[in-house]
Amino acid sequence: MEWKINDNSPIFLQLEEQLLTAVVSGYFPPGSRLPSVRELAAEAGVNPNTMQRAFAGLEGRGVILTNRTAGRSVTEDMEIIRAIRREKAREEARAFLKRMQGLGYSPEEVRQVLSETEAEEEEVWKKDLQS
Amino acid sequence: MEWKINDNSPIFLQLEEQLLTAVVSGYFPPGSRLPSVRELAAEAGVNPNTMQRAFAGLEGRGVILTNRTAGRSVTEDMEIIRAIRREKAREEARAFLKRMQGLGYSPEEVRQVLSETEAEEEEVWKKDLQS
DNA sequence: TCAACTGTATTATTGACTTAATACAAGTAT
DNA sequence: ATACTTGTATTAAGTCAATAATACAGTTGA
Repeated sequence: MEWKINDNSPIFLQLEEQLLTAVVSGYFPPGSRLPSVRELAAEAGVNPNTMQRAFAGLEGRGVILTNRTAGRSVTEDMEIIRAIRREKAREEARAFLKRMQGLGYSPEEVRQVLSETEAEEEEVWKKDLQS
Repeated sequence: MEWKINDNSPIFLQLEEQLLTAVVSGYFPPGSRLPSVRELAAEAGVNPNTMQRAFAGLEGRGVILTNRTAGRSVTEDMEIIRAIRREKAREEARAFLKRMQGLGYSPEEVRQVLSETEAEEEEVWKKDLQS
């Protein structure tokens, strides 16, 4: 997968975020086996310890199952995945609205800015969805 | 003003962000004098050096004028302020759409989640706008 | 069976952010 | 005029993320 890392926040948090997104978006299908820590670390260009820490942060959510010495896999429970997808979407929406509110935007203005921006990105979006 | 600081990103970046928002939203009116670095630092509960660094990052944008030994003030040029407000809103919108796209949401689904979330936060929003 | 790979753990080192404690030159206010 | 406040700079110390280099026990595959 493609990793995007900037230095405005701890790398392990960004990895955690992107791993969860990868599962929830179906990039890593339910039940599938995940690449090893070392492999993912090499792919992302980070130290294995850092990737390891990202997984440690992902524990307890139930999305990913760890088999001590036989790698990791994505849960087959679609219910869990769907729930987290919805939860993350809500978080994003709430954070976005809060920021726009902080800038002094009314709900109507938000809708307008959003549809303008959406129009700009439209081609890319459509292409990504069908792939 | 109210400061909200978490440890997921460098404090000076968060201060920078919030200062810009405060100006752009009109909390610090155009032409008004800003509190001193020391005062703002105390208010935010951070070291003066950290607040100083936040201002350093804000230089060159033209929003804030520094008068070497007589404090800082907000520009009176509303055009600059409006431009930055728009720019920041666009950035937020673009980032939001990208994240939602990453979760596998279609533009229609995004609109739906957004209006649901908006409904939840509505009372708070209205109250804040009129104050 | 045995080499290769898995997750996991440990130790040391580097670098960035943050705090703390000052210091100084220049403008402000009483 | 003089004390106070301003932005700015410097030095030292502490914290923590990240890298690097290993190591080990258990599973997988040829």
